[in-house]
Amino acid sequence: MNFVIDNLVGIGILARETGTSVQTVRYYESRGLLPAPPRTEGGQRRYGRLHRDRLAFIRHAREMGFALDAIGELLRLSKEEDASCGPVDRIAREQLQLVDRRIEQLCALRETLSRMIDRCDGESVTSCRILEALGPSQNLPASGKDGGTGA
Amino acid sequence: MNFVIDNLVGIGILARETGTSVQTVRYYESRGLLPAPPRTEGGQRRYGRLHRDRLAFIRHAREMGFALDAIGELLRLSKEEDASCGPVDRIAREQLQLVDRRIEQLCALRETLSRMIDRCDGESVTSCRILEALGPSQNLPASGKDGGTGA
DNA sequence: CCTATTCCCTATAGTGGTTGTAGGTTCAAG
DNA sequence: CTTGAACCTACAACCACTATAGGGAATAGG
Repeated sequence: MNFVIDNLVGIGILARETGTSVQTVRYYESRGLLPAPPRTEGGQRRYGRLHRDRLAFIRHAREMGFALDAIGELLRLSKEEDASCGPVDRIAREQLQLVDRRIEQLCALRETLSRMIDRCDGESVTSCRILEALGPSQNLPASGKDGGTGA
Repeated sequence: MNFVIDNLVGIGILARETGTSVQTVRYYESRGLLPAPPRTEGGQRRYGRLHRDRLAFIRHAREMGFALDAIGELLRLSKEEDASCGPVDRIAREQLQLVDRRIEQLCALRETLSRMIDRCDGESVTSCRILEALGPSQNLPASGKDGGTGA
């Protein structure tokens, strides 16, 4: 009864509206990112506009690749009324650097992978350039002495 | 005694030689990627050249971003003597596609993030463009019918 | 009021690829 | 024989979820 005056919704609707799964909403709550909402007498969560806004913020930030801890920090900072947004800026720039590094790594990797594939003629595994490229033969010393007793 | 005739090494040396951690070597064994090596009488693992080669293969493949399951598949395929390397090629191409998709996503993300940051003037959180961009205000439906009772 | 359906609850385990820990045993050098 | 490093197993933690089991709550229709 108490909550009908506000247009409160259940967790399923909230989740659908924000492109989240129900479990994830509860997970955010357990992580302290979303405040615990009021409950019905039966114990079910009821959410209002503020919760929706906050969850939407979290989802947007996740789409930007921010870690949950960073998002928590952003939310905290956004509530300090007179604070400068310097720290916010710093977190965002760190995230950008992270993304830049990952892109660079992936691009290098893509190059290597693509070259590997180009050289493969599709014949047999014994002559496969892909397996060859992955194999350890590149930087072995001399392999003359092999005691075959092994295994 | 049995293993001294071969130039077998302990797990620590193997790990160091291949740029792996000791735990990770054991983890690969538990995942079935590395065969269980012979042991000393005291129960310690002793590795030979074949193990080193195989582990080096795994590490190279991991550097290429292949998942452990895919690596297992590659290893399996590489042992089928007369097989064509078509499946190997397929796995590598799938990996390339995966990498391409990730690069694309990250680049798009980078754009958004970078634009966000550029617009931030470093003043106060109340006017911060970053927080604004992450906020939910962008795609609210019509806000005319909003029970404004909300806390 | 009863029932059926849908939603929701908690608690727990699993994902991928490691890393870290605790509490003990074995090895190699001196 | 003693020391210290390396090694052993088994288990928990990381991140951000996802999935499952075994129930209870809300709601629409009869």
